Amino acid sequence: MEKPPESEEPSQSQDSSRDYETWITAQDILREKLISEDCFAWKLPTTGASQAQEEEALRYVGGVDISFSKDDPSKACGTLVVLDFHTLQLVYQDFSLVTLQVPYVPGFLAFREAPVLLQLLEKMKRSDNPFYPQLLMVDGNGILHPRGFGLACHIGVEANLPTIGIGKNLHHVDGLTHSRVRKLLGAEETSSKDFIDLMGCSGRIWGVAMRSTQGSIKPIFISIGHRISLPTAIMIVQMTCKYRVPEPIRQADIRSRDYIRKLEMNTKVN
DNA sequence: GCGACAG
DNA sequence: ATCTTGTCGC
Repeated sequence: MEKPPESEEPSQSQDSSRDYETWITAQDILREKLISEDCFAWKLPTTGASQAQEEEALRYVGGVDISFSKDDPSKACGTLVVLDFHTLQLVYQDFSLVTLQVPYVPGFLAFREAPVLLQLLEKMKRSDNPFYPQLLMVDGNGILHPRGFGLACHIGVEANLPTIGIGKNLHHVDGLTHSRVRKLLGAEETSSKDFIDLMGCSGRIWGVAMRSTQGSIKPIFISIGHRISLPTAIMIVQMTCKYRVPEPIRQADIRSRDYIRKLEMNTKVN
């Protein structure tokens, strides 16, 4: 007697699954270009005491983030900041207001957020800006992702930049759960290490969970994006952490929020 | 079968 | 992501 309500709109789920497969294919193709080792011309200023090298030192570290309007959730502000690696002072910032049509779907964050952020990078590069980042930190995961290709990888490959993924929450992949991480992290509590490998059920290392500040209970999740190794990524994150979240991400986050908040302030007056 | 799931 | 105040502590 009763008909399943699904029979009313069968095309809806069909279309959705087709979109996802298109996205999966795109991720699979881009992933072939992924480089998981150190591949850059610069070197860390603190590495060794070498002076008269031909190589340049790492100086400009970028950070990207997106904030959203509380009024209209589709209105977003993409933000790119660049900090001096040594002083952690801001040397560049730019914002881009957009209306996002693509929804947020776990595992496909890049298709929603990457376009705006890539555009900000492209604008900087086109104008030969001297502060163009040598390394980019991304608010979102790198290979810590269902198909090993999160937002940080996506941006890294498309912009051909070394990138590091910074997650503030754990994306459950390969059996990695909140309780499992808590267990691993707790085991290291007495140890001197402030981070632990995120080893999934398969044995693969997806990144690390790190308590970036002493006394912080909630860890951040670091995974490589592109053209960088995990040990190097960890080192750089540690060197840029004044607070829980590394400074380039934190500045992008703060300034992005600030920008959209002030904008809504003016829009109310008119 | 149900729930979990970066921002 | 966003909705939200105070509050405990260095």
